[in-house]
Amino acid sequence: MLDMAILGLLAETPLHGYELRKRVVSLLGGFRALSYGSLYPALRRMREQGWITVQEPVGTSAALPADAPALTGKRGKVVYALTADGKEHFQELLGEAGPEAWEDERFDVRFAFFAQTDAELRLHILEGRRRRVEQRRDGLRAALARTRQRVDHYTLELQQHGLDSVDREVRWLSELIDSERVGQQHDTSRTTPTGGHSS
Amino acid sequence: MLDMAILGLLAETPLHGYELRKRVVSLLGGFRALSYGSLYPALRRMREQGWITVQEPVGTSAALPADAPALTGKRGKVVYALTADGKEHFQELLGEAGPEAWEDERFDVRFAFFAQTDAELRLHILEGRRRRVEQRRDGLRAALARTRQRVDHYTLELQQHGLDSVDREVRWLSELIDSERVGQQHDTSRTTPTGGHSS
DNA sequence: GTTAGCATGTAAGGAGTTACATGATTTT
DNA sequence: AAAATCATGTAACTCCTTACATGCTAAC
Repeated sequence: MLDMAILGLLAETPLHGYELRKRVVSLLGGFRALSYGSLYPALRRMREQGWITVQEPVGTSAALPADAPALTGKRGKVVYALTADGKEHFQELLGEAGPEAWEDERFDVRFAFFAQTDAELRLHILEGRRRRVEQRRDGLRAALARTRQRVDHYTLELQQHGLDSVDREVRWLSELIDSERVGQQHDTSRTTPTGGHSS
Repeated sequence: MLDMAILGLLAETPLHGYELRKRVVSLLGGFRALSYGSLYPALRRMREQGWITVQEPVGTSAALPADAPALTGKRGKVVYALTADGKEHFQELLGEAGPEAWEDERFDVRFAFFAQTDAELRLHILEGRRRRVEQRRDGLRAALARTRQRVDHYTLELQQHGLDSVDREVRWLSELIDSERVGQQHDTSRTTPTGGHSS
């Protein structure tokens, strides 16, 4: 999840950790908070894997050996950039078609990078996501039908609001799927429709 | 989170683990899945804390010492019930007024047991939750105003859908707050309005 | 009589958080 | 020159999941 967000953002432009964190949060609409305690270890791990590199830290003139962290002395901004391996790995992640792609935690991140995703795969993921949400909707409907009258006002209100939310999400996904299909009709190739859908 | 859900459900009626799990999931509308690997250790911990007890396991006739788990021999359903300490602890949890109460993970559970919550506290939590969601909405609006035109179709669509969702939640909360205030007008005492709000 | 679903649990590990520790830069 | 905010990182911990291991019970 976090890996994909980081790689995707660094694919646009190199960034330092602090800025990267703000962009990850903003990318997902502020729903997940993301602390430094999870960001920095992730960056370290990805550096060790060779997916990202550290560019010349601003504020230190000495050339750093790759794994000597600037523990003492003047620290500057540590700017991270994608390596060739990192780009490749990001493309691999974008190409994964497994059913995890439409689970709650992953879908938003995948969707955020849809512009770089194959058109056919986009449709596949949107349809999988819709099935997933429809399934939840049906479960919720059944639960409501079962418990209606037997539970208190607040439980009912909570379940009803939940049902309304998933209903809305299904409609949203259906609209997206329709507009994807229209996009594919007169364009059988797998490039992105860069056009500017107004409203 | 889990503790409150378990205590609240066991406060209604004793249950065995398997059934308890289904009810926790249903209570929250199936948004969180809850695995046995988190349920059973929680039950064990709560038993050690003295909040719950194990009722006569069906299928074993021998009287069990309190901490001898039926590791061998025939296992029956292990039915858990709230102790006096457990009831007290649940009441304590219900009475907590901290700002964690309106964070995402906790709010739903708290809300599910609103019928047992003090009316004043209900209002307090609903208002806190609304402030929290409004704050997110404003952040999202600002992000949208900032990035509009600069980001791709899909990112925009994701942020717009997120904004619509938080907008809906704010309206929902506002309606609940209004109806709570109406309920309090002609009832200054802090008991629950057991009446049947129709529609 | 075998499959499906009910039922209970443990061990290992994933994915994050909070709290801490430190220092640089910008604003007031 | 003090305060705010930018910036980087670690250690300990929380809360949950997956995978495993086991056995009972109803239905086909």
